[in-house]
Amino acid sequence: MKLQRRGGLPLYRQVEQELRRRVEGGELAPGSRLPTEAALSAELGVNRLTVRHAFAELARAGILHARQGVGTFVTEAHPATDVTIRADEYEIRAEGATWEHVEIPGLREETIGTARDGCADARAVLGLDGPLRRVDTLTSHEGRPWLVSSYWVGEERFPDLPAELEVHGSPVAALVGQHGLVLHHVWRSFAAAAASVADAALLDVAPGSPLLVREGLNRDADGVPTVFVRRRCRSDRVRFVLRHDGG
Amino acid sequence: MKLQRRGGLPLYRQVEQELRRRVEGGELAPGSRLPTEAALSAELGVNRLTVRHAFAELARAGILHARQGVGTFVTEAHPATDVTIRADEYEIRAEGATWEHVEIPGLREETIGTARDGCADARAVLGLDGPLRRVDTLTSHEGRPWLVSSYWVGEERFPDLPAELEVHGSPVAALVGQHGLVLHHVWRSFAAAAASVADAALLDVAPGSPLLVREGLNRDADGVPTVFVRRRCRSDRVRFVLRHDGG
DNA sequence: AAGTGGTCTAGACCACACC
DNA sequence: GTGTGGTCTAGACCACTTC
Repeated sequence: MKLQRRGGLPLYRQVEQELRRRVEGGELAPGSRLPTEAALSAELGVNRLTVRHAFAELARAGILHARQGVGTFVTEAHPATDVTIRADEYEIRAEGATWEHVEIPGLREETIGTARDGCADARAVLGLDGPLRRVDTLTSHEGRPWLVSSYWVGEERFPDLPAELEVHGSPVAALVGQHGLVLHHVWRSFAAAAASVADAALLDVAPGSPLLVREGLNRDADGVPTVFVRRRCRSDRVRFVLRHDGG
Repeated sequence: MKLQRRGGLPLYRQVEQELRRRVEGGELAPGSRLPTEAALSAELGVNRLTVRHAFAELARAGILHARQGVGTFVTEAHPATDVTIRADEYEIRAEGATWEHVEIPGLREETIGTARDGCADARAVLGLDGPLRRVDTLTSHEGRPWLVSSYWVGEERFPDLPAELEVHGSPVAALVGQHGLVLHHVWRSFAAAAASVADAALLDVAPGSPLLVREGLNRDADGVPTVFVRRRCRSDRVRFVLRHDGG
């Protein structure tokens, strides 16, 4: 088959459509390897860069994923796990397999770094002038990365947090376990953003892939803003659901 | 300045960093036009395609936007409008400037098309075997596109919906106004996805840009699933906030 | 060593906006 | 017409995985 630019549709869009057709039609099964870029380039009669352009679009759409030195594969579409959220106020727990009040066996959050950091957004919502500490974590389910989180807390209030992370693993566990804090949600927000290079590497997606961004502010029992968190989530693996059926 | 590939960082990443630096440092002001691709290519000593690669990444990140025949501009970052949502059940209203119970003057939803459509997701959540009707709308605020929505309803239950859209403008307004329906939320979900070519054109973003996807199922007063909606939202213009402070 | 995807170049032509 | 971004090509070399 030779593609050519007839009307308005660019060649790389035609390649994209052709590949979507093959995937949806079952010609390319989930998990299978696609023809190499050079092979498709020859087959379709277009330049290899044109094929790559189409591949990149499909990778961002979550349909393909490339592995350097190995090949390009059709992504196997496992349905995302629903995480149910509730608006009625409740205490935040830090038990291992529980998240947003859902029991999810195999879920694990690990600290991947911490630093003094003066993010303006965090400073504003926490209402703090002093130094802030940021803790970054990676949450995975059965070894598959689900989301990365950044937590900000006032450093003057929790000066020993870095050491406590060694014991408790995650920052919320440290705050709850070490300091006996009772945390509540003040608000949670939902947005979307392109994956940074760093987040993309942690989450095993292409840089620029769409991520769900879930921010939140937590207060302690006295109503003092205590933790600001920004999560970047792989939307193909975890989905947030707000239920209204009283469940 | 001549960029060259020293260590591991690809040239287009270096160009990206350099431009981020100029934007964050105020050297390139919001709304201003960047140097042309050819000019930057010459200045940095790299190929024009390498500059384009960097531009594309920054466009997806929402930092730049290109206008064919005109130039590439630094995006002016207006803070997104917060749309507060509540989990406690309530009636869905279809008044002009109200959305998710927030009064937003200048907000307008217009129908852009309708078709018979058998989306499997919609059929599953609505629990219908018969034909479905899809209605697509564009919601804008003061002329700026905020989000596109697709609504699915059972065609057998609402056979005259296309004609009613002419009168009421939007599908929810038609269902509430013409049929006197009382709609309630069953659930709402949040995810992220890359913009399709069609959505990108409607929302005036680059194809592949990250969008917030807000799905929802609505029931009537008898508890019968009635409307399934999938919204694709520009996250730089509208943000969903779940408040827990009793507001 | 061989084969894959990742990066980069030079050059060309096209589509579009503006003058 | 001029200048901008959008598309496409041919060719080269690099980085990585696998054999």
